[in-house]
Amino acid sequence: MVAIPTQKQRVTIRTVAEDAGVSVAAVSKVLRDAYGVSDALRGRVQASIAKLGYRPHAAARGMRGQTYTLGLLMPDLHNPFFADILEGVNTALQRSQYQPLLGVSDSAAGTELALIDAMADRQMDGIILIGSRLPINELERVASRIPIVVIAHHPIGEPDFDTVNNDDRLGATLVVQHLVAAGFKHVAYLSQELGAHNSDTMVTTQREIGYRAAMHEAGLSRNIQVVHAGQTSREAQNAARQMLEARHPPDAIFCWTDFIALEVLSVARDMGLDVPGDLAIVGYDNTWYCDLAQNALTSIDQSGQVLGLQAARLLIERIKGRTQAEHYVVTPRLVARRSTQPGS
Amino acid sequence: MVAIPTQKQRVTIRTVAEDAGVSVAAVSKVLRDAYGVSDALRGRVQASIAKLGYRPHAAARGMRGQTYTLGLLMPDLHNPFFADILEGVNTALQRSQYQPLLGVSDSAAGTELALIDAMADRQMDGIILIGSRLPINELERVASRIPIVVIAHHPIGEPDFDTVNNDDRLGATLVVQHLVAAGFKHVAYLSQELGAHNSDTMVTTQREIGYRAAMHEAGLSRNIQVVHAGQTSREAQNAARQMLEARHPPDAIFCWTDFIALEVLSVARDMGLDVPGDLAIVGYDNTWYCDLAQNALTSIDQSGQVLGLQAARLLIERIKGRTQAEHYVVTPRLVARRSTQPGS
DNA sequence: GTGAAAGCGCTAACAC
DNA sequence: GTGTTAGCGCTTTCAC
Repeated sequence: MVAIPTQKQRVTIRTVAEDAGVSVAAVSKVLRDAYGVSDALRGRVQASIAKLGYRPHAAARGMRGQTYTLGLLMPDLHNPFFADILEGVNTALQRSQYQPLLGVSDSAAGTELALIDAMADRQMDGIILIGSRLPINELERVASRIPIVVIAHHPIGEPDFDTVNNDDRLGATLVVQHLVAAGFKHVAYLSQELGAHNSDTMVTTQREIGYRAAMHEAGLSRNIQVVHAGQTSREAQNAARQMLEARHPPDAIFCWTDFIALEVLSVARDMGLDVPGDLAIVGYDNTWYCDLAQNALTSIDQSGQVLGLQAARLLIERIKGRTQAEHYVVTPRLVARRSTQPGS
Repeated sequence: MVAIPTQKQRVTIRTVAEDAGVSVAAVSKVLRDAYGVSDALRGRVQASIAKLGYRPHAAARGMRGQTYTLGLLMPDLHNPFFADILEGVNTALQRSQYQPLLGVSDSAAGTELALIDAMADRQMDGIILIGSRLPINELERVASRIPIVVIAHHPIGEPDFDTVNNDDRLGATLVVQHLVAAGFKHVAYLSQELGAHNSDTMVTTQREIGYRAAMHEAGLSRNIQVVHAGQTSREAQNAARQMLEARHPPDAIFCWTDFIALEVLSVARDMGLDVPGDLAIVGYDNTWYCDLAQNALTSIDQSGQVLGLQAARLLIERIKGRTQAEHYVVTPRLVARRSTQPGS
């Protein structure tokens, strides 16, 4: 056979080993910062790696050890709150070998499971689940296969995985207290449509608990009104319209997330209502558009960046071997804007 | 050695082969719909796969053939336009074996290259690049390593990769024509800050070309004003404020993307300007919040879903072997709302 | 139409 | 401290 001028050969761990005059095992150890390599050897290997532009082949790594890839599962891409979380994750992973890769489930439990499987098939070292719709036993099952950290899903009992949350009950309490202090009495809570698996693990349920307790505390138990609506524009707007056209409409609506609040604001505009004169509106997540003058939406800041950062930190700890579950909780804070402040 | 009750063994292609009473090669062929398997054998294998709940190990596949994973690279997660594109991609991949995995570059060319490398290391079969900041020669280099399709990056010359775009010049033309017809004469264009690699490949540049031509066409050459601003809230608002506080402010601002338009709207509100009485505002992408009553933003719909769908289709064709470049172009359409219609 | 077997690039025992 | 080597689960010739 004549030697055909072969197209550039892939640089493998073997190429590096030859170039540095060491064994493949030595190179592998350097790559993983494993125990038992001299500084001299490490130096030579690193020089060769740089010289040859070697990059580890993730699939090959995945066959034996880690892929240094973390899955990040989001419910959707329309809510900018998830962008904040991603920023936090990126910050945490900055100077590590880990690379996050995103999947989007479209808020469907079926798709979510399929994506988890897909990520497990692809040998992700761990997964961060954001706002999961899965029931707790399903999550336990997943956790037994692959390390997971769950954001925005409250631990009930002692689940076998880490969780990262803001204190949703407190968040809701802050909202009610703020509204009551501003003189509003008929505060309604516009929550998410309940799936088959409604439970206390859901952030919206926690917020409802906080809302009810705070209303009670304020002596407004009789004014408690909770409405559940879907995520689409139409569903949210219909729900808002129905509430506002009722015989005794609320004078304030607390929405479980900002973009629902924007839909409510839109309906209020359409109906010729003055915000906050006729109706106060509060959101949750304090996403960027709350600040726009046309929205000026009071909202609860739960610091998505911190949530993401902590989740990434916990996940890596898990991957490195921790088995004891940890539960991190952020304290939310209310950011007041014109939508609840008649004066401004 | 005593047989320890071993923990559940992974179901591999070998397990399936044994169960079905065939060879591993046969199973592999069934998995990939490869040529040369009888229907009977295929049936038996598929039954065993279902029975055992076998799932192919992506890393192992990646070592020899495909991983059936497509990378989707986005500039950021704040602009909901990218969510539309993802929906289109998902639709196209619905009933295929391919799974999309997302990366977010934060609009930085450096991060973008790093992510492309990361995806290549992870043996993605191909990558869809959305709104890439990379110069064309860099893209060519990437394309020679791995199949790519580029969304929102115009082909100049005959690049060696597929592109999917809307007709940005036409989109800008539609905007100017619409505004002129409504009586606006001082139409300014608020564009993106130019990076080091400004070029005709960028969608904002194409829109600028269309804008200039249309203004000229309308006999308004003297009123042409182009401003470049960064993506942050502060930068966008500062730029808008400067434009509007000038001696001869524009009576209409065409923004290169919706969320910049929302910032301009916010500034207008703050300054006490009436929209559209004192100032008309137009965005691009027709994202969901254009419809909200508080925004009512006229925008250009470039149909992100179609862009995503076509990109996925083209990428799979590429992966399957096509080498001739294709360039798909969507015709944009203007969606008029209150922000440009004094009457309504 | 079907199966045996080589080998993809890496990690981790284990030997030296 | 360093090197040798056996596989990980799959795809893909190449015999049969």
